[in-house]
Amino acid sequence: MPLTIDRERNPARSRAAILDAAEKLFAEKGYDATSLSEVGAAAGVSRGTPGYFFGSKQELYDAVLERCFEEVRQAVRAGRARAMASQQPPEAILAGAVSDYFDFLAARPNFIRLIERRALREGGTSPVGEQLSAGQEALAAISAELGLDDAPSGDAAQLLLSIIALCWFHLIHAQTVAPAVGVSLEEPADLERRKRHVVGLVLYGLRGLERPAATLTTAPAHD
Amino acid sequence: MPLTIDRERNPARSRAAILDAAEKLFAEKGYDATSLSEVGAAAGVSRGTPGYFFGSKQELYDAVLERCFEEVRQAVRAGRARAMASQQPPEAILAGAVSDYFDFLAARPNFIRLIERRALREGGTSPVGEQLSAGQEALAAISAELGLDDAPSGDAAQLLLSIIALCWFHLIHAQTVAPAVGVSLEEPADLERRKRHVVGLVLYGLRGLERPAATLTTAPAHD
DNA sequence: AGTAACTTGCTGGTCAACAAGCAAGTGCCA
DNA sequence: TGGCACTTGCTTGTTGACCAGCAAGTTACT
Repeated sequence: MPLTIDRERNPARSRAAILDAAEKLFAEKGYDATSLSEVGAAAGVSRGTPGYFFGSKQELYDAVLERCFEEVRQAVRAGRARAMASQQPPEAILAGAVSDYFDFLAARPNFIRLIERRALREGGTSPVGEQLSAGQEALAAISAELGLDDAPSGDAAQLLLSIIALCWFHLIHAQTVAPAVGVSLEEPADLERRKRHVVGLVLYGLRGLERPAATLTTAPAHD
Repeated sequence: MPLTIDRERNPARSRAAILDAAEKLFAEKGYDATSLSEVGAAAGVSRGTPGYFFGSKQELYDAVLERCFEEVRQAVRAGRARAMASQQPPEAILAGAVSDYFDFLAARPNFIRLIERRALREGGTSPVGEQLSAGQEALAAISAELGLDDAPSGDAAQLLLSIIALCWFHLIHAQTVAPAVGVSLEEPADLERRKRHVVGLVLYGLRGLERPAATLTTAPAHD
């Protein structure tokens, strides 16, 4: 193993460093505002190295996204296995899953911002492969565990989308919408409080889905 | 009135046209990817006119945002007045308000994308004045109408944030997350179905808030 | 009324800055 | 010697800011 200090040639290391730096910069500043020079500098390589390894800026971006989605799919798979192995009642499993997902997203600001930016960059792009399989796995898990309708746009899918929305939105808008409506998210205790609210909302919503004959006095909107 | 066709000088008209074009382009493509030349072309004026009226690109962007927030505040005010005038029970009022807000956002793709992009552009920016007053008005309305705790980060604020999240998220991720979890939002009927789900979820959640002693078997997360 | 002085709305040329991509290097190791 | 892992120089294109200029009013003054 001939290596002097740290400045040896190590393509795998360089590649990973570039990927890490690009993920951070793309997430924080967006695609257009990030230059390959910046990525190189943040990765500790020269201006041209990102291009050398990934061909073009667009391909680097794609590689960053792919790696992110793969991580999510792994997490969904692990969470599902754990939920199926546990012997708790469905409600408790759902509560645990929502709580875990809430924490999972909160711990990955880069990921959220990347996906969010991607959704904004021309909404006409369909979900990428990894994203789709992660979603399908989560849908299968939730419908099987809770005995809900797993048809397209059915109860399980709607509930899953709501869970994602509730665990997601406040992370993007923590500095804007949340304080505007009087929700603070600065301290860990604030986040915990938000989490309890979200879990509670989902559980009560689930009860509503299980008893669909309940009297919901949905007044027709005036339009 | 010496004017031949339509090419007369009209600063108010030019200003508004530039603002309209900039709103559309900033919402669709983002700040960086939009050039002042494009804005000028879309507004039917020359390349230099946006800069002439607004000084700099950043100031044009600020002006666009300010106009948007003002519109929202007007809408919140009107909705609140209508809700207070109606003589329906609180649950029906809430259902109507959520339904209206759902439709309000769905009808304003520019607005949503602008706010979303703003939240991503350096999360360190606090809510702008108009945004804050709109949020405070909505909070006051919801806590008064439903008799909920209106303290900072209290029940009313949490519920309001959840309502916004639920009415908002699917519009940003209609092409990505939603199809990945099996929710279609292509047809108006799909949107209607989503709306019913959201309204139902909020109403059941409200019942949970009103009976806080309910047995919520929130299993502690395994971490 | 007429005209000269001035302001305002708007245009298009120019320029410095910077980015992406390519190609020609440079040094290291097998 | 050859190929791999980079770096550096350069080209080309784009963008925002600035500026000079012009034409359509508008005001002031005779």
